[in-house]
Amino acid sequence: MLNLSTLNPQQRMAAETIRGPVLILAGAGTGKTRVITFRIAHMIERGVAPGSILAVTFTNKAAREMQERVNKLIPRPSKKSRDEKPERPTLCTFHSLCVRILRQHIEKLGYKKNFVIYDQTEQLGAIKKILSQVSAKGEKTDPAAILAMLSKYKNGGSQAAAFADESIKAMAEHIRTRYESALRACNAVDFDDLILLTLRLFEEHPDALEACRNRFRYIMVDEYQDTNASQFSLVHYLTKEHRNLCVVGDDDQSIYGWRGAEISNLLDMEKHFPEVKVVKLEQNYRSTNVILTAANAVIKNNLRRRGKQLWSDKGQGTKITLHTFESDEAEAKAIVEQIEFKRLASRIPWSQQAILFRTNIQSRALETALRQGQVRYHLIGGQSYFDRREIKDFLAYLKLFINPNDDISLLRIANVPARGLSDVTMERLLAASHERKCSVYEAMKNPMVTTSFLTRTRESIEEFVKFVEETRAPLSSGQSMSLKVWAEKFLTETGYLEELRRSEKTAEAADNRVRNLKDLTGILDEDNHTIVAGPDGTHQPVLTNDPADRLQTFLEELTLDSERKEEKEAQGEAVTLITMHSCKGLEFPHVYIVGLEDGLLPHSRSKVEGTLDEERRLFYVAITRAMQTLTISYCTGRKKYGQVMPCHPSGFLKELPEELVELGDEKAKQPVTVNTGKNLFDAMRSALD
DNA sequence: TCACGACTCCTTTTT
DNA sequence: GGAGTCGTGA
Repeated sequence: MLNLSTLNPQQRMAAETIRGPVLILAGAGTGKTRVITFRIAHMIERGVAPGSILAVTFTNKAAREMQERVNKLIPRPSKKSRDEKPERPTLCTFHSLCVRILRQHIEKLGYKKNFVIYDQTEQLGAIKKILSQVSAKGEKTDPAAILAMLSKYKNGGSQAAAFADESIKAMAEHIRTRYESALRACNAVDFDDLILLTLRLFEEHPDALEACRNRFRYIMVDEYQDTNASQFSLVHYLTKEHRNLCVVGDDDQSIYGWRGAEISNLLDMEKHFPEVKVVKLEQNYRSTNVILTAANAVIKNNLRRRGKQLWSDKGQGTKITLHTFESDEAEAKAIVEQIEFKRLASRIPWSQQAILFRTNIQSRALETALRQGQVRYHLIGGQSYFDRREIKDFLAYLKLFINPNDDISLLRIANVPARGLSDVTMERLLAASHERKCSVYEAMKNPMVTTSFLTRTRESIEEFVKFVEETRAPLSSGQSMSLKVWAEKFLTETGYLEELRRSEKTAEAADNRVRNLKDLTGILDEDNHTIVAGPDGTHQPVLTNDPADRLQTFLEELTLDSERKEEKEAQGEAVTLITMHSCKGLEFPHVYIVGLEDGLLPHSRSKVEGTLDEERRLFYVAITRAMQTLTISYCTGRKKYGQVMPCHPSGFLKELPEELVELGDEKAKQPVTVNTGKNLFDAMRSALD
């Protein structure tokens, strides 16, 4: 029996309001997840069919956490009745929800069922390819800028393309159709397409929409301030009729505007749902009042917001410590010393300490210092594992075997290892594929195309085609097989492993790369752990023996949930290194925020783009991660492009109430009087002005 | 056709 | 400081 009396009155109100639109304004650390999970459990207890509940989150991590917590609250369905559909609520991300829907219906939209999902690297690859054909030789356009622009167009945000460079804008528009048809030709979709195609499906095939509406009769959306225009439409399609929509969010924690998130989706909730019931959660269960007061003081400087005051009964707590260093290396070294001091003197383990920074590059100095100090750490996000060359290559091979018409994957590995298919050859094949409006692979198979090549090259092409055919044959044989054995076989036979070893300077580096690959092949045959039901109501949708199916599911999960593997390693005693963006939703007893410098924390680009308030929210998010102590620091010099550049303290520091801050350097050196500290603080403030 | 070395440009945040 | 590109020599 669910005990709702463990919730505070506001939380309880939020959990008990089941029907109609609800807006839960949940400040940082106010027990949001608890409310959502209790609400789901409460609905089920009140007789709502579990299968008709859908909760959408932004990250897979959040979805998993919620899944676990819901599972603890509701009784597991008995295993004995196999025929009976073991219905469970659906908890997943927007993107995985759409993949599930599309997996069933995408053929209606003219795609083949074995579609692949392109991640950012592959999108960039596609854009680079088009750019090289379209633009003149000397001309250089930043593919990343184009991609950002295309994504904005696609998601139709309110200020799509505002502030953008004119030439980029023009180029993006120019390339747009070509990019779309390129993906289409590869039978590939990108992240944005997953949402957009689902929308198109709903528009063009009302029966599919009807089926989803009937299935998901109670919908919750977490981190609603992060939804973009297309996600908003998706939600509205599903809830327009029954209006059982509960959104949870915090306007003060909206930090994804650059990705098209519309904070107005949350701010203007009443406009779309006039009858909405609003519940505010303001009691914080995480931090001391020093931390909360500081956070409140900072965020107060933002204008367009729903007001909110966090408070807690955790007492005042210790003051925030502020340090100044002359370089980023000195900063890193000092932070490591403090971490070790806390561990040895106060028995605070590494796992209770986290270092937060604005940009991923900042992690480098920190990592170096941590390694030197022999402190175990765990770096979250960034571009680590899945951006490694060997991993990308391997995934490209897998994608190609599933779908040989995937040009991007094919071009990536055609000559890796070298097999006589040079760039020139591939360029010509690419051109031929354009002429014939077919994929590169089809062009390679076409004798009309290949006869125009030199005999040697032609043989290389034919050999490659043969290799692809033979390797992918067992996938569609319908017989069960070990994907691990299969993958390791082709990696060895193509000479890929050998090539990988040879291309590294040291044996260690080579072993590392090979080990990375083995890690990945090692989980190819692992059962898929998804416990979430598919849109059709089937439980555990993809536990088949068909190797092609298993491979596709494997790839989908990796593309949509790249953190998953890393998370498994995350456990254990280690300091957390994380960006301010990815720390949202997490908490740590002891937090260090580094690099509070002008140009880094309000990032220099935010001035151009006019997004200072979003930078402030980012700072707010970072502060509110801390439970007990908060240490912040800035440097007067920082290495950029290999040389030290001068830098100045962030303007946000002035927004911290001075009575909550003490200067760290002083404390360490000599017994301070209130006055010396005060003087130093004054000096710092005048330096800021 | 391929491997290696010089040279350039850059660096926000991510499902 | 380093990843990716370009040009050269074998």
